[in-house]
Formats: sequence, structure tokens, C-alpha cells
Amino acid sequence: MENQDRREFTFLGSGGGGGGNNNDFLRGGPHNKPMMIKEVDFFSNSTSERSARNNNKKPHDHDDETAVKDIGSSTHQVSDPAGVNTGLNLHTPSSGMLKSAYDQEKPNIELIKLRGELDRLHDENGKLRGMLDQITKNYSELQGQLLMAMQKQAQEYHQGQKVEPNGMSSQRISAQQIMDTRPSTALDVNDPSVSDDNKTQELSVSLSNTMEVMSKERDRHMIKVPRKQTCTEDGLDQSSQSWGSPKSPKLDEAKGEEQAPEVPFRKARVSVRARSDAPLISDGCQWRKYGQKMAKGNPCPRAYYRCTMAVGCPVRKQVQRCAEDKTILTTTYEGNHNHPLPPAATAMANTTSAAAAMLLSGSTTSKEALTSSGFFPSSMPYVSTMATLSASAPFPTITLDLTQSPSCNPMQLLHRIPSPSATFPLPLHGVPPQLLGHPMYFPPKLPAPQVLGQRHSHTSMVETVTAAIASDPNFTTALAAAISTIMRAPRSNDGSTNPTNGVPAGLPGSPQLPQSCTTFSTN
DNA sequence: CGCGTTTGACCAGCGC
DNA sequence: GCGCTGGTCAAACGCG
Repeated sequence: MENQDRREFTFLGSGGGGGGNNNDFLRGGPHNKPMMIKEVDFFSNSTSERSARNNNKKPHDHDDETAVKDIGSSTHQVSDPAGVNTGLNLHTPSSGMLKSAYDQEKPNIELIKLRGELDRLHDENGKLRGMLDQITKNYSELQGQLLMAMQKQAQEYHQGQKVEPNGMSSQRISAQQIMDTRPSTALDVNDPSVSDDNKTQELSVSLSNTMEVMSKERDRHMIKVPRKQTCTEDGLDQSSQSWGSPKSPKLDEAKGEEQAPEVPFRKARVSVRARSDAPLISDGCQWRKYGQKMAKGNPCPRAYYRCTMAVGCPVRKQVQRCAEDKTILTTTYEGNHNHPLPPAATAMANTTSAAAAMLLSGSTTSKEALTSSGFFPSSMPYVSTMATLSASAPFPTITLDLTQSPSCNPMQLLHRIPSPSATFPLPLHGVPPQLLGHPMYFPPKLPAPQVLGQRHSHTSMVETVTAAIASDPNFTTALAAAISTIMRAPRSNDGSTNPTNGVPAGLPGSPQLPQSCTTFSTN
């Protein structure tokens, strides 16, 4: 209660003392009344100001009373030096008609004055809104230009690479869908009545497509060989190669007969390190263990899981405990889901996908860009960019290390293991900020320091990762852009953008398209 | 009986 | 060419 009073008092003080903060008037709600009172008090002495503040607990009562009292005091104090109560006497029936009429006129003048001030502030508010709209508009235009430039660059690049049209066309579409925050007609045709969850998944699809495109572009440069990949299955299972094992007979069959012996096609992996006593982390997806191996240098076996939420889902994951600290569970995801994800899995997929995309977006220039000084700004102290070359991992691996104390940094380690020949002139420079901002669905609160070291619900882990990513200044910027984009997104019929349930209306994507395999949580 | 796990075998890439 | 390693398969097994 006291805090509340103090807060209100502060508000009153700031509004009146400075002649009135315009923003205060924009706040609306119950604070407007005290603000107006303060404006009245501004014309009176400090005694009445204090009086008004003290009476603040009964705003409706003291509102008119204070105004009348202040006017009375300002009018009659000279003629009645003793009359602090002079104004109060105006309410008595003994007052004359002229005096009463005069005193009734006075508040009207003040009211008019206040209304004029209010109108002026409304005008200013309107101007500010106009400026905001203009800025938003400019941003939108710039974003569109960026999209155009990126698409053009991608097109030129792909033409130069002479890639088969099927796959790349779909990827271009994906990229376009990514950048286009408007509703995707092509992707929503499968289900006209797209639920909120589906919308969420659509967004994650877009994000995953971003990774898909980037990964494929990167991999093309890695292997220096045009992919024989056929995206015939209406582009759905184009990610079936994503686990990067052409060795897999089944996957080869799925990809068709053109699976000639070639260099392994790998794509980015997202690895999440977290402390968990549970042998397996549940991330909203259904997994089936298909193998276990003893990895070199680690006494703990590595388990291989395959997503079983849909037939033929190419997503795999590896789970292995850290050799140094067996409480640390490392889960590595690879591949893209070809089915809708449950909300829990979608949320995490979006979050980690954003992290992956954010890092992958930095692989657009050169290997040098991977160094801490090159790619990651100094404002990201938690980003460890030790470019660990790993022969066993000829693909970038984004590791979200959630095992460090979040008091220092929730995402202590966020490094990527680049390809040995990591020169990735990706056509997709950067990631659309509206997609990077997707994980804003979660409360931006940072996890408690002790949370990470214990078993906790997957929700909190999702929040942890989300908070970790959101703590990135760049990500925050992107998040802000995403919010603005969502705000500008076509509203639903009821006029709401539906931001509360975390599903920005009008964002592209389709649950039918492969999704980024980046889901995670602990049991 | 169906489903998931276990586990040995197999295959391919890579380094020497 | 050989061995090592990672990744996958599939039969055996267990469980509800």
C-alpha cells in the first residue's frame, strides 16, 4: 500500500513540477485525474499542492473540492488573509448569488484552460504517433528493400552455382516467406482454419527454412559440389538429408535414385548443454532410440534418437553426457521436422532456431568473421567464439550452453564449430529480425541462478534459453523489430494481432514444411 | 501383440 | 590398405 502511494506521489510530483510531462497524459487510466489535479495545483500555492497530494487517496472527492478550494484561495486570500477556509465557505448556503456565480465561473475557466492543455497534448500525442508511424513505415520499406536485395543476391548466386531449380525455387520461396511477414497464402492453403498453434509452427517453419537455406548454401560451398538433392516431395522432405548421412539407405531411398556417392551433406546442428539428472530430455517431441555408441574420449555412451512424431521425419538427435561433468547433458539436434510440432516443442525450436540462425547469419563473410572480434560484438560477452575446428563435425554446431551460472550469463557459451573450410557467402545475409524475435512469446525473465543446475520443467528451460537469447542486445533489437512487424502485421478479423498467445498473426509458414530441429527441454 | 529399447554388426569417411 | 570412428540397421529382448 505504501509503495502504491509513493508511486502515485512520484507521479504527481513529476507531472506538476516540470510543468507537466506530456507522456503522463498519454498514460490514461486513473492517473489522469491526479494529473489534472496537479495541473490545477500548479496555479496555486504549495499549501494547496500538498493538500491535494494528501487528499490523493480520495481522488473523486478531492478533485472538485481541490479545484474549488484553490480557486477560492487564489481569489480571496488577499481580502481574507486568515481565510484558508475561505474557499470552503463558498459552499455554504449563506454565500451570495453573485459570489457563487463568480466562483462557479472560475472553475469553468480553469476547466477550459485544462481542456485546452489537454487538447494540445493530444495534438502532440497525435504528432508523436504520426512520427512513430512514419518510422515504422520507413522501417518496413527498408526491410522490403533488404529483402529484395537479398533475394536478388541469392538469385544471382544460385544462377551462378547452377543449382537445380526445384530445390532452390522452394528455398527462395522459403526465404521470401521468411522475410514477408504477411500471411502466406501458399502455405496456409493446407489448412484454412489455422489454429494458433499452427501459426506458431508456421513461424518456426519460416525460421527453420531460414536455417535450411543458409545451411544448404553453406554446405554447397563446403562440398563444392552442387547438390543432387531432389526436393520432389513437394519440398517437404527436403530436409531428409539434413542429418547429413547419405549413408543411410532409407534416407537415400527417400531422396531418390540420384543419391550418387558424394561428400556428406551436413547442415547446422544445434546443441544444447544443460544440467539434468534425467537420462533423457523431453522437448515436446517423440523420439525413438535407434542406436547407442561409445564415443571416443567419453565414457558415457552416446544415444541416437529419431523423431517418431511423423513417419519419415528426418530429425535426429544425439544425447550424451559430458565426460567432465556427468550432470551435463548435451543434446544435439539436426534436421528439420516435416510435421507440425506441439507448442512446447515449437517454442523451443523457435528459440534455438533463432540462436542458430543468428549465428549462422554471421557466417556470411569469411572464416575470420567467426572470431570474437569479427562477428560477435563486444556487447556479447557471453558469446564464446572459439572457433574449434572439428574434423568429426564438418558442419557448424551451435551450442547453447545453459550450464553456466546465469547470474553471470545465461548463455555463457554460444559458440559455433565452423567447417574447416568455412567460407559461406550466403545469399541470406542475416536473419529476418521478425523471426529472430519470435521467441518473445516467453516472459523475458532471466532464470534463477539455481534453476539451471536442477531438474525443472521444460517450460522453465525454454524460458531459460529464451532469456539467454533475448539477453543478446542484437537479439533484443531484432525482437523489437519483430514486435513492430507483428504490430504492423495484418490483423485478424477482430482486429487483434493476437500477440498474447505468442502467435503473431499473419506470419508465414506451414506445418507441412520442414521445421528446424531445435527443440529442447529437460524433464 | 505392439511398441520401444538394447546391442552387436555393418557401412562409410577419414587419417596414417 | 588398414584401422579407427561415427552413424545406422535390425534382430533380440523387455515391458505394458
